[in-house]
Amino acid sequence: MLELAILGFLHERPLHGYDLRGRVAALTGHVRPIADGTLYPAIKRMEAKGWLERKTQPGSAAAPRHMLHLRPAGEQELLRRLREPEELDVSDENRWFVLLAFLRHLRDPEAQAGVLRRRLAFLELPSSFFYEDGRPVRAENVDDPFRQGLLTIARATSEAELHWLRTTLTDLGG
Amino acid sequence: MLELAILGFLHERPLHGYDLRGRVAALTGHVRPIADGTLYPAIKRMEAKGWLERKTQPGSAAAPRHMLHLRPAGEQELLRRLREPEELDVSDENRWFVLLAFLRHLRDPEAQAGVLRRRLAFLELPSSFFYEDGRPVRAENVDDPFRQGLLTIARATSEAELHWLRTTLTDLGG
DNA sequence: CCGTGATACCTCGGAGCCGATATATATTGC
DNA sequence: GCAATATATATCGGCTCCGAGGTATCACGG
Repeated sequence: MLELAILGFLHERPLHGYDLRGRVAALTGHVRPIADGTLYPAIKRMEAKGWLERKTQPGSAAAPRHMLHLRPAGEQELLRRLREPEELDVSDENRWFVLLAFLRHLRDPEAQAGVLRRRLAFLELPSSFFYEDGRPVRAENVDDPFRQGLLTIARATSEAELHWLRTTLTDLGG
Repeated sequence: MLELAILGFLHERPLHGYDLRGRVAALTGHVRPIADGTLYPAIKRMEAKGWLERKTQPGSAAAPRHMLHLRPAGEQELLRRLREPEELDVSDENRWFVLLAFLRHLRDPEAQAGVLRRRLAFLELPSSFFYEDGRPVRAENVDDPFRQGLLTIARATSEAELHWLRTTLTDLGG
């Protein structure tokens, strides 16, 4: 998730780590900002894979800045991840949101529509039930008010997204 | 997250690992079911902490079942986690959903209301903006349609939950 | 002059989870 | 009779992430 965000931001312009830190936090919005112990190792990892290049700029600020540039292999990786995402999965909304935030980098509208269609397929999948007091209970028949709330919220989310997906797909000519 | 679910389920009745596996998957609904390599180590961990006790039942099924019983320390841990949750954080919806699914185990309505109030406080926090082409842009002024979609979905979710929280708090007499 | 906070980077240990792999029996369908 | 599927448990390596800690410099207010 973090790697996708880094690739996306660096596709727009070279940045240094501390700047990335703020942008990633802003991107994920309310989400807890990523820790330094997450960010800097990620940068190192991605450098080692040849996706990033570091160009040190002395002076300017308090500490020396290591400007990070996206290398061609990094751009390829970004486009690959946007095209063939493993982040469509409903299990982690944040992953999908980060993907969505950078989907425009996939210039081709048809490719973009393809991603949305695959997300749609995931969302249109079943179906929920609970185990209440040991027996499976259909969502409609759930007794507990807190679980009813859970379902209400989940449904509202899913409906909002389905609606958006369908209208956007129409706009894209999909 | 998994630990909370296990504690919650075992608070209802003793279960064996394979059963838990199915229930956790059903609980989180559409979410990718947890891997065996996640579940069984978690059980071991929780046993070691004294929260769980294993009672082997030979015979019945194909393989011998290890029935898991919640020990008093486990119940205390469950109630503690429900009362003083670290899962209110908006960053991981699943954590919050799992908490909600077991909030009824905290019998006291005032304690339940307290949890909802704290969640409310998190949701009512700011405020989102993006970095678009290098500059911070307020959510209202975001240009990219995919990011607009992201905001639409996030807002719908948050509004649905806020509405539910407020009406439920009224019901609870909070 | 000193403390605080922002800027800027880094490392280490540990937690939690995943995928792959292994093992073995019972049931169901062909 | 045999293959697939369900039941049931477990381990291993690897990955991402977090929290805590460490190192500097610079700007600003008291």
